[in-house]
Amino acid sequence: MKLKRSFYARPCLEVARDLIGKHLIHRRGDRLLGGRIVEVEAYVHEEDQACHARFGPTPRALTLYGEPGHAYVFLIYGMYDCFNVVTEPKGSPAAVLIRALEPQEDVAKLGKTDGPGKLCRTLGISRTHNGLDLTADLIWIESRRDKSPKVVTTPRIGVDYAGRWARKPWRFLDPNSPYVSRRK
DNA sequence: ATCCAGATGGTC
DNA sequence: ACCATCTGGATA
Repeated sequence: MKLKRSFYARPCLEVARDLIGKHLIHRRGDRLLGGRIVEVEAYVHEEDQACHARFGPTPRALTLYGEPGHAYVFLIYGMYDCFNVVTEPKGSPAAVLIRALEPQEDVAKLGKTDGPGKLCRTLGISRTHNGLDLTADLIWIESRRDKSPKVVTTPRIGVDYAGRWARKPWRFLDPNSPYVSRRK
């Protein structure tokens, strides 16, 4: 069942935890590419010194200030895209980065999905999808009748520059999944 | 197994 | 001058 706008409109940390075990789907032509979400990170408000909204509503960060349930996709290190879902009501900049998927069906044949850059590459998600409404029919997240996964938290990856914000336990993952990205 | 340099370009 | 990454090569 496709997640509705009300799911995304809640506090970012709640949405992040609840996204573990959901399924991200991208309709590519006549195929559905996707997988089970096993790792995410929350980026929460302007005061979070790791969040792209820390400089206010700059051109890049504008999507974060928009309606919940839309995609925020940005370029990192000049060669990879990262896919996020915008959370919380309009005007409250917060988003959840999707970091790893357990690939579904034959998606694994297309590439790896154990990292934010890799999963975008494999699913065919790019900056052209920035601002896309995730309650529509191109890219969406759905819940299935799975047993609810165990969820643990750790600090976020690659944000050591953010001082005390780097130590917030805002990375959520399913510790039983072999598809979480490595690193500590 | 860990360490690390290099690729590559948008953003502030 | 960074940077929410990844790969491949060197080392052990």
